[in-house]
Order: sequence, then C-alpha cells, then structure tokens
Amino acid sequence: MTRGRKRQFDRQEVVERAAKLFWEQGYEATGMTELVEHLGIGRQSLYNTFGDKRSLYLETLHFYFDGRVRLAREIFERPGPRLERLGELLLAIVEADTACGHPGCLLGNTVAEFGARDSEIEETLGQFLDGFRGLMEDLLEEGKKAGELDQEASPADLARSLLVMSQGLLLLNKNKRLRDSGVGEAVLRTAMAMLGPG
Amino acid sequence: MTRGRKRQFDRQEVVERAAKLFWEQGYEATGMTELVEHLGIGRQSLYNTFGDKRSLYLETLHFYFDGRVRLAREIFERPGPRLERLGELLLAIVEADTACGHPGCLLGNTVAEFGARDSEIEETLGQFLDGFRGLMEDLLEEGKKAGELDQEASPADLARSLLVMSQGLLLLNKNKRLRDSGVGEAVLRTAMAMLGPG
DNA sequence: TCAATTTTGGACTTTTCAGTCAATAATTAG
DNA sequence: CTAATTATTGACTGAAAAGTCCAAAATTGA
Repeated sequence: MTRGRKRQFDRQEVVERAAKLFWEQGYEATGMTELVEHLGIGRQSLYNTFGDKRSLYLETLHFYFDGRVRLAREIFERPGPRLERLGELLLAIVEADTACGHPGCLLGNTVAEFGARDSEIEETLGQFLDGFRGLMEDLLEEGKKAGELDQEASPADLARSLLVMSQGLLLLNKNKRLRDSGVGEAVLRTAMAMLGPG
Repeated sequence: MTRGRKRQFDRQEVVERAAKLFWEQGYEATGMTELVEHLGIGRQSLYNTFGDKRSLYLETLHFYFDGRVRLAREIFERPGPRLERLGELLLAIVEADTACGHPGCLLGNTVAEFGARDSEIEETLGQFLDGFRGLMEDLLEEGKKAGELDQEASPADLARSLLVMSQGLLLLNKNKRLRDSGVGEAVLRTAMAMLGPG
C-alpha cells in the first residue's frame, strides 16, 4: 500500500524530549533551532511531523498531562488509607520537580506564560488542571465515605485547595531563597494537618 | 547650576504604567515599541532615563512590591483580631487581581517566567516574597501571643502556607475555567479554617 | 539673548526568530 | 529495478526584536 521510507524516529520520544526543554525553559525561550539540536531529528522532519512550534507545544502538554495522570492513578490505587495517598502524590510531584532542577509544573508554567492570550491553550489547561482536581476530589469523597475524613470536611474545597497548594509550591520552589527557607516542608505539613484533624 | 530642559514627565508615573503592561503581558511579550506607545514618552527618553528594558523591569518590580507592602501594612494596622486582617489581605489581593483582569501577581509571574536564568532578578524576587512571608509571620506570631491563635499552631508554617496559597491562587485564577469552578472561594474558606480551629 | 540640556521622531543596525525552499540521500513497497 | 516517500542539510525569507544614532525642536538657567 504505502511506499517510501519509514519514519526514522519515535514520535513519542521526540515529544518527550521537547517537553523537557519546554518544561525547563518555557515556550518563548525555547527556539526551534535549539529544539532541532536536542530532539535528534532534522528541522524539516520536525515541521513535517508536528506542523509548527505551537502544535508541538500542545502535544507536549498532552504528553505531560498523561504522565501525571498515570502517576496519580498509580499512587491512588495503592492499598491503605486514601488520605495518605494524597500526601504521597504531593511528595512524588515535588520530588520529580526537584530531580529535574525545579522547572515547576509544565501546566502551571504555561498558565503563567500564556494567560488568556491563546484560547485553545487556556481551555486545554483548564481541562487538564480541572481533571487533576477531579481525581483528588473523587479520592477525598471516597475517603469521606470510608470515614477516613472528617464528616464536616468538604472534599470539593479540599481538592481545590490541594491543587492550589501544589501549584503554588511548584512555582515558589523555582526560587532558591524560598526553597532554602523551607517552604516545601511547611506546605506539606500544613496540607497533611488540613486533611487530618480538619 | 544645572541648565537645560527639565524632565517633562514624572518618573514614577512612567514606571507605574510600565508595571501595568509587564504585569498584564509578561516581560518577553512586552516590546519596547509597545511600551513607548503606552508610557507617553519618547523612545530615546525611555532609554536615557532607565537604561534598558531589563533595568526598567527591575524598577517596576520594586514599584509593585512597595505598593503591596504598603497595602499589607495598612490592612495589618487596622483594629480588631489579627487573624481577620490576614483574611482581609488575601481578599484585597484577589480583588485587585480581579479588577485588573486577572494578571496574577507580578512577582509570581516573574518567578515563572525567569526561573533561575537571571540571578539578580531571582535574588530580588526571593527577598520580596520572603519579605511578604515575614510580614505575615510577624502578625501570626503576635496573634499567637495574644491568644487569637491555637498555641500548637506554627506561625512559621502558616505564613509559608499562606504565601503559597495566595501565589497558587493568583496563578490558577488566570485560567477562566478554574476561576469559574470556584477555586478562589474554596481556597479562602480553607485558609480561614486553617487559621481558625487549627 | 545664549548656551546647555532634554525631548522627540524617525531612520537605522544587528540579532534572532519561526517557517520555507530546494536539492540530495536514503529507504521502502511493489 | 523502479517509483514513491521520507530524512537530511543548509541556505534562505520575512518579520520582529532591542538598542543606537542623529538632527531638529523645545525649554531651561544664566
């Protein structure tokens, strides 16, 4: 049927490498020439495969989000009290951020950089972040039904607050002084206390 | 002594207008030509007065920070229970953000955009944000001594958490879907509950 | 009035960017 | 082998960026 040379690279691998660059440097600060140098494919192959810079970026957002959802699902499915799963998730996210040199969260970075300038990106980010919120809210709801959470507590409010705290922490952790001042530990303690006694 | 034409514009007013642009659009996305069009002074006057774009930006950061410190001090000096002052401050910040079309916090935006690429800017932001934390921590410490706060509570942890929550909220409020999903109200409720029963 | 200084506007330079083009080489299915 | 398709490479285009230069106009202190 289809003749001709086959693709010489793995599309997912290229997206992954692009995601790393965008994650560390941001959208505007990452040039196409720089991308070509790090992706391992030619400039023309890049444009043929992904169209343009913005389309590639959108694909990296999906890639990043999928990875984070997988991580959350994996942690949530572990046995034991559900509230501890939330703490493990927050810890895992912060550790991933630390391991990569504190680039923050790609979704949060993009919210900051794009704001409302690009409606498709804004909508995509809204869906992604709200999806995260939903995952946490579901877990909290289950935990409440199982009696692990105070009956007066609001899973809806708590999930939103955890989302805000994680994004705020990943943002401020980009700053050395704030990292060194122990913001991360303080927030993790506060978050756990929030879920505990209520 | 000094002869020649005097400056025809108020330096502070120019900085204020520049701050507004940088605040709404970010550093990279705001061009010098665009600045000249909005500041009411000529291109050459701009370079003569401020040096270059980065120096102008640093001055806007100082301007913004000074305004926020003034706002915080003013609210903190109001009479009544100290913990309510913190709620009023968070509310005032969110409302200022809303009134300007949700540009977030200029300091948080800058942390996101610059990361650790510019060490002077990073250090400046660290001082500013840590200064904010200090103001809140002092108030919480006073509140604790006055018995308005649980004796087991940690003003240090709470101040850091409030800083993270406010920055996270201002960040996520840039996204329409998250705003509409009631993230702001949820976080304010959670923050107050955090200060209340402990 | 006069000299010094600033404002202003436009033209200009240099750099960098995203994206295109064209030609060659490599590889595949038939 | 042949024809079709993709990869690769480097040169190229057009736009936009920051910052400079220059000269005319305006305004100040002496």
